Amino acid sequence: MSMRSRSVVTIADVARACGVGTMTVSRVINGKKHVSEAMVRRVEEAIARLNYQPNEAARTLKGRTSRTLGLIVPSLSDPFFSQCAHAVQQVAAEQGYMTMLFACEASHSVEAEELSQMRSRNIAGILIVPSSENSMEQLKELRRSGMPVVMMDRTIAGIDAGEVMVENLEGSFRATNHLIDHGHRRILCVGYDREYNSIGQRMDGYRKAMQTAGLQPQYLLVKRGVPVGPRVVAALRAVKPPTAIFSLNNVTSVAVLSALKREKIRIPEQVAMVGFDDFELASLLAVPLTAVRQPAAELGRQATRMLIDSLRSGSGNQQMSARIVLPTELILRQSCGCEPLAQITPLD
Amino acid sequence: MSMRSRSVVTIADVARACGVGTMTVSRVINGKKHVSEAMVRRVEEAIARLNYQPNEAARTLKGRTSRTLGLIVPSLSDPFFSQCAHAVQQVAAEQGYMTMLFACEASHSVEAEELSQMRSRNIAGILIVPSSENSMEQLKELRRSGMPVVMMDRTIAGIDAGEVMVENLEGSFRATNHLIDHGHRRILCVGYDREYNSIGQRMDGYRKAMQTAGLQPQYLLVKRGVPVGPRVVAALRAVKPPTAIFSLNNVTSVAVLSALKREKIRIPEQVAMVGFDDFELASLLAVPLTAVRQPAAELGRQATRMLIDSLRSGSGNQQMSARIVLPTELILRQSCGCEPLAQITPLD
DNA sequence: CTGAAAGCGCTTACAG
DNA sequence: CTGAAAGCGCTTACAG
Repeated sequence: MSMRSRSVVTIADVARACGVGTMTVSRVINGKKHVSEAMVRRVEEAIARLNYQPNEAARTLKGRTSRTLGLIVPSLSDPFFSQCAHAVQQVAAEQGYMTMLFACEASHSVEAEELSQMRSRNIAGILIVPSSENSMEQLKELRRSGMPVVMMDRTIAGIDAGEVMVENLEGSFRATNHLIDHGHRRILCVGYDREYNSIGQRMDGYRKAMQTAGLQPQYLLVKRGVPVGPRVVAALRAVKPPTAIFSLNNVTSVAVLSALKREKIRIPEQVAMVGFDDFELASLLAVPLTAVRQPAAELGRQATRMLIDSLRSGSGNQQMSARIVLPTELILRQSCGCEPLAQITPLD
Repeated sequence: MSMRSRSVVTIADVARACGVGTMTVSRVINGKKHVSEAMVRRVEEAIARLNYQPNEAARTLKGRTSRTLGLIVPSLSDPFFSQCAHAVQQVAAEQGYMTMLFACEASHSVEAEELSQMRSRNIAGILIVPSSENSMEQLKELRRSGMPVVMMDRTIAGIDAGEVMVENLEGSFRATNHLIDHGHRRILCVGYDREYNSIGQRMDGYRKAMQTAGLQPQYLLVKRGVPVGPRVVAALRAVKPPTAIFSLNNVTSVAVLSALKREKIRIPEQVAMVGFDDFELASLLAVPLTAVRQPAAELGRQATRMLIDSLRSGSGNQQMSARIVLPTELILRQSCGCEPLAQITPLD
């Protein structure tokens, strides 16, 4: 690796420059008391002059844990997760923590690899949007060894970790009721998978609303990777077609919207639509989408605070039973059948 | 920090379990030769049984540089950057590197802090979408101390670093020409800032096209943070209003689109539009946006490869003059005035 | 093919 | 208030 001379300045150099022991320099760096004012100034001057930067690896090696948080999200291309990640990073930075961010692509082998990387890098704590039951064992073991963990957006049962969720059931319930209020009786619930409890809760909210109204729930669920668009179109061409669609997440909403556009099926005249998960451009679409807005940034913020709190209280080995559930909000636009000017709420 | 017992298993434990020296275990881990097959098996079995994970901090401390790449982007909420970041992470992971991802929020103080964090964490190399001239000094110093650096999307002069850019000038030239071909003579170039060379190149492409056609360039540039929407609307209400708009990036495009919608100004009838930077929902908008597509993922991929190459060749202390420029593509939709069915190209 | 020793840069008790 | 010594977990020469 050639003769890298990077970060040549060590604590010993600073100590030498001041004619003191390394201990004294260390104390100054770490803001410890028991150092005379004059000495503090002398050392700080030398640190500045030599442009000394403590070597984090060495600190970590002693302290056993670095001031770094690990964050695992399924993907960075989903704006929901990127907003969330963004918030995590901000709060962490404010509190003096760095964030190592990983996208696992919803693959459990990638997720597993990342978790093991985190362990070997002495991460202080983990924030995760869990993607796979398969990583559960690893997460459990991490918890057992005292690593604080907070799950966000969705959770996996049987893991003693902090949880920050969103009111999935309530949001879906309200969204579905809104469609029912518009007079719809055959409402199709469309989504990509039921493997996460967040999605499960959304389905429950939909079902509850339908049953409360004496209506028959109807589902169109496909495996991840299978295009929903064509299936939805087919469903709309059946004998007694649904007159409205409730979509379980933004990826599905976009897919459905694309398919409807391709087939020139008009919204809300031929089929009304409400989606779970709002996004920036929802109000600029051909038909502005009525959607359940989730507080993505707030989710990240709260989760980060929870994790840092448990780090500070040193409760790594204790139970991490904290649980926060954040409210969702139904943003009315036109895809549900509301009047164009009823309420134009751009995201942001 | 209570009695954390994390990662108790060390190389010494494994060595003891096998009745060998730590050196032998180290050799097995690092895939070194000079170890007997039988020994390799014995050690690997012990590693698996004890669930041993090498401590990265200790390795780093010895090797002076960790197998971690630092990535700084202005923001994660801009899909262009998040796609880019995503690609970086994938390529890095394939090559056995982790990525530390930071969003600097286009603030040079944040950027500076992140750069200094990277140094103290023995990052192997840096990938950066530079946000501020102010961090230039720091970047230069990092280079001087042998840290490989690759700038992507935009570059700052005077820094000896690898560069991966996009054909900004060519893309803008083609986009502007397309509007001219539609018969427009008064085309307004709208954007948020000219502080980056990428934006400068786009403006140059626009100007070149205008001048070549014997037309007068017209600019509407506002400082970051100042809303462009109202200004554009005002410009459209002037005496000889522009009949077309060329927007310099996606943030601006969305802002303009919102303003036009709010004012019920029809596209492309009242004003045509082409934007630099394509995005997923561009084809589902009320008026599908004609846009210059940049290869975001490819940008990240190439930059990462360039960085890792220079890491491998140990050329940290040498010149890093590699430079790659990737092509852009004009995606025709309807906002420019093309026929609805001319070419419907959804992103992805 | 295998191992004992030294040291990476820092901090943690322990003395003065 | 200040410092010398030991050690965190690993790898790098150097021997055998």
